[in-house]
Amino acid sequence: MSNCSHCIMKRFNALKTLTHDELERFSDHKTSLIIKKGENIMTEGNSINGLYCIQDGKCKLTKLNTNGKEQIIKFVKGGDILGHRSILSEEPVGLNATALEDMRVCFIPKGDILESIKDNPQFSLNLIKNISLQLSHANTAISQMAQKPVKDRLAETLLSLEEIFGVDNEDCIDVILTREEIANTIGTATESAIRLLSNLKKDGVIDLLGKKIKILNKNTLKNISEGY
Amino acid sequence: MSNCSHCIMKRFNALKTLTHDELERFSDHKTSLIIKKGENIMTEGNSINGLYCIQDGKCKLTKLNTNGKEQIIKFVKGGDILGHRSILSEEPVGLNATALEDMRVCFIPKGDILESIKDNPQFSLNLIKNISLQLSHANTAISQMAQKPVKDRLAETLLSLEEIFGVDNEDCIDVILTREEIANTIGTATESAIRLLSNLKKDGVIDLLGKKIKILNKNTLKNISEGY
DNA sequence: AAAAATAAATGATAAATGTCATAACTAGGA
DNA sequence: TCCTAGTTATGACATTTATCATTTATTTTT
Repeated sequence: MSNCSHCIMKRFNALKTLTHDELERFSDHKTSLIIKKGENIMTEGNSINGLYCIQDGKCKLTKLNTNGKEQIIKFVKGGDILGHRSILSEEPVGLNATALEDMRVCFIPKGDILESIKDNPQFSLNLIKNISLQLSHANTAISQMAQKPVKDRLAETLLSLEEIFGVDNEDCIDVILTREEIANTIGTATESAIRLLSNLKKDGVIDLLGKKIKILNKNTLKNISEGY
Repeated sequence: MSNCSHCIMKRFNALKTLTHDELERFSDHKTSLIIKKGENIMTEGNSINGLYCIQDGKCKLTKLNTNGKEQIIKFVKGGDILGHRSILSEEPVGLNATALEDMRVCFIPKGDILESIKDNPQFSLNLIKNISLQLSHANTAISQMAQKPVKDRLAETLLSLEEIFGVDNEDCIDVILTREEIANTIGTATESAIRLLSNLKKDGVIDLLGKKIKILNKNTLKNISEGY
């Protein structure tokens, strides 16, 4: 099995301040998992007894509303960690993490994490910063959901998806989402999302190649996202 | 000047795990402030070099959108603390905190807070839990803003305002908000908020006594908030 | 107390968005 | 390969929500 102290992921995520010894301890206790597309890594309301470190693959973090609709709160990819909020706050998981494609994930037991939190204040601070940043993003999202029309939110979301996932060798945003998932991200009906995507294509701002989306004019998209 | 170790606030908020000595240190360095209605305790984008402990009074936390609209993210009252997210994440303040009435506030310098974070892991954990809880609420808010109609959000907000501020001796929600502020909380136009409040009154679900709002039928309101 | 400014209320209308129906397309399994 | 189920696309229409105009009420200032 691979060794945490050699894992390139440790350079990218909140684990980067861990010492060699700490990483060795993680290695000894970690388990590697394959999560198939559509499966859940974590499920809303469940307890969790460790932290997930995403090696490879993409997933969506969602919340089921009282009206039965799914809201996508955040996208997560290789290098990100999951479950630390729940461990630190000692509360059940707040969101579903569902794989958008097959994923490789490491699970590190809670005990080892808490040990490092106690020993390594810098690690602890990194986790706090991570959660604080998420809170800051969430507040921005509340404001945008509440105040901006659907078209603006779609533009914003497309830019943000390219920011998060980058582009493939054909300059398309490097993630495959259904139209329904896009709608559940911006908070609108699937048909509305489809219609607005078609309009953006007609206006030459984006191109649609099946499920792949290519941004043709980033500036225009940015203007739309700000209401112009 | 009052002494932190005798302050009843210490029993309610995230400071409750501080030792007598720590509270004495806070006392020595703290400053007490009076914030008049309409003034800001903190301002979006500014740096902050301490933590505010609300003694008395209410304030709103807001965010200015790119389209110039104000979004109310959260309400804060006596016993709550402000500014800890910014201190911990070493980032500028993310929200404006504006007094809804005259307030009494204590300011505790950053140095003393960081000292306690280093010495007192339980205090540190309490702050993390506080931020985690805020994140959890924020995610719920995103989902509701994105998926629920204005009427449902208004019902939800009224219930939540009563939850936060309680009721006065006439059973009215114990906070004075303008219709515009209510609209900025649920994310709608002022006229829409007014209209929906009038409808709720006509249906006997609430009563409107000037700016004071009295909830007459909590169950109905709860049903509305869930889309029934 | 009167005047001025601000806030609340309401109607009329326009614009945005959701819902339903249906057709065209796509992808995965028999 | 064909077939089926799911997805995407589009039109027609209903509903929700925003905007503008105006009146009434309330608060603040003089």
